[in-house]
Amino acid sequence: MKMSKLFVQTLREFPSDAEVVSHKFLVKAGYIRKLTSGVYNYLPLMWRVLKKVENIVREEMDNAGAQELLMPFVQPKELWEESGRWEVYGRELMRLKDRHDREMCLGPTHEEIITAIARDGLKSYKQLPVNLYQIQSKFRDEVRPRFGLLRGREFIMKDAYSFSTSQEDLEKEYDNMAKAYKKIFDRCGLPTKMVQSDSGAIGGSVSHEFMVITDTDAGENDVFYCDDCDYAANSNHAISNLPSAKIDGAEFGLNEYKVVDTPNMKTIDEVCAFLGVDPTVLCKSLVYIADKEPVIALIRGDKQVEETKLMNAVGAIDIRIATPEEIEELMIKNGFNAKAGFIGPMGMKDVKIVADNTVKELKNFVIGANENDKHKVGVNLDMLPEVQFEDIRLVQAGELCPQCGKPLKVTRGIEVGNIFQLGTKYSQPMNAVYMDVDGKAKPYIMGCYGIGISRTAAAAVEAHYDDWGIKWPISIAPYHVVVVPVSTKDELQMKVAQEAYEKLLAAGIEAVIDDRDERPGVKFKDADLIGFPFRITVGKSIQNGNVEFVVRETGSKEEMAPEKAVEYVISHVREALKH
RNA sequence: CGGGAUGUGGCGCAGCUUGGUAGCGCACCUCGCUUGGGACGAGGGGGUCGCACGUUCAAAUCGUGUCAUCCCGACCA
Repeated sequence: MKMSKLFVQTLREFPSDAEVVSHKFLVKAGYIRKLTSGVYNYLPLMWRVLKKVENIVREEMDNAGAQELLMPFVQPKELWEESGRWEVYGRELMRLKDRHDREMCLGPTHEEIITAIARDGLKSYKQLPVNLYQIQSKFRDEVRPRFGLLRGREFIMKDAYSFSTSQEDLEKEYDNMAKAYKKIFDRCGLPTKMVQSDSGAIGGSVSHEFMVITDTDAGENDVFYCDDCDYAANSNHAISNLPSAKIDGAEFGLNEYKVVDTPNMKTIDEVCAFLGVDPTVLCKSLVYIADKEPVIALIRGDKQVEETKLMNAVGAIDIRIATPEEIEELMIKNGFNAKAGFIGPMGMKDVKIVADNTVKELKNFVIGANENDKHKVGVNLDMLPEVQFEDIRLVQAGELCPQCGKPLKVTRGIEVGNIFQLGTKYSQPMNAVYMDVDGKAKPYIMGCYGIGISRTAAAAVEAHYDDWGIKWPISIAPYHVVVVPVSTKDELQMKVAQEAYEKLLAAGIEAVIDDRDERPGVKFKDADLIGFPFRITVGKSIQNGNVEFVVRETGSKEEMAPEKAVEYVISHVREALKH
């Protein structure tokens, strides 16, 4: 490809609306252009990258025994009503009507469609197991699209769905997919962690996410992991053992139940300082609104509530912290009249109470008195109304690994893929069944497996860049090498550059020759920004028979004969593309 | 959906307070000069100032409304 003809417009400055590095560089280097919020044009360079990611995914999925198909982007309401998700999916589902006023939606995911396909085509246990996948644009009307390609509304996704006759077979396929995913991300040059996670709106029981760990703040998930064993989990699912702590109020002299004055002490810190106790003997009461119903969450004073866990504990699909007004309203409903900061569980009858397991251990603890400027001390569990014990605690770094007991660490991660064991969540309500050996109709045991293609490409930028631009891994770079004649007016330079370029092409290397009549600085800046893994510069030293061979990743520069530079590129690229 | 901000050629911005008919840098076109890290000079093209209504002799500028975009919080590949 001639640089003069390549459809790319590099910018001198970052776009003003970009925050994270992948967004900034992909726009500045001319890979993408925003069309509207969360929707991007993939320009030729980007499309080459995306096709490479797709092809890696396709090869590994095919190797793993899955079969590719393509489902429609527009889907009818009826199927979504069968699964029950038309009602629960929410505003993220982009709904529209056709000319006959029939309701449709843009596909945010394809469980409904694939399940309908399966029940038409997979009638017998003899046909199972099967894994079907597609690579396609998805649309989710995100409340807040951001971070460029990392959280678009329209994005490219690989989604796979497996159909099995037993949990054992499902688990086998689940492991098979986990292995394929590892290979895929390795081939894309992305170090990932496979972490346990909540299964969220898609549903099901077991699920894992593949996280790219980067030092940029583009990661939207906290991942807790252990250096000493393989434990790793999303914060919405992580568990830990706690180091020992003072959890008996008697250690602070609170061995007797009484109501004490705590004037204006509303926060945990204020109360602890005033009473002279550690927060570990407090029992915090937090009020949440779960699907419009108030819920009181109890947790030890030094710990935080993990909202996803709480949401799952009460079986809600939406949860938020209550406002002070809502809290006071709840107290009035239960016969109390106090400010929000003094709410406590004692005497609460007309509300659901979920207590974290940390509360189970507490003795002679402190709670709000449901009375202004007062707390109760020396409280024990038998004095509280009936509560539901659950793990609703947000893990903190330094707590102990549930597998090996070593301290856990935390890091940010970008979720590029996930795998779910769905079970019969879709096959059951949609009556998607096969005939088993015993002649009985049974619902498929399903799994689903997603990879964000466009997100993976953006995550690669987050993981590989420097001040000057992108440093693509060779496997997904739009081109492998750029040949730069310093002066296009110099006949010798042009001749050598042209020859090198043609040899590279002949060897199957994806090469660009920068034939623009620009000053060298411009060409070098563009080369670094766009992120060609290799550069061959043909300049003055060609008079001594040398060109410069530059490796983008390391920045190393070396003078050598043109033939040798060409050989280097060919061998490096071939080596990198082996798998 | 709550909170904050911004809309002026392709990109980045100034002008708005104090209304007078739009400007700068980059990019683009032409010519000259230059060629190892975003040169320089001369000339040129491109914007009904997000949109609508209003105030006014006159609106990018003032008022009202509306739309869009971005940032901070709850969802997700």
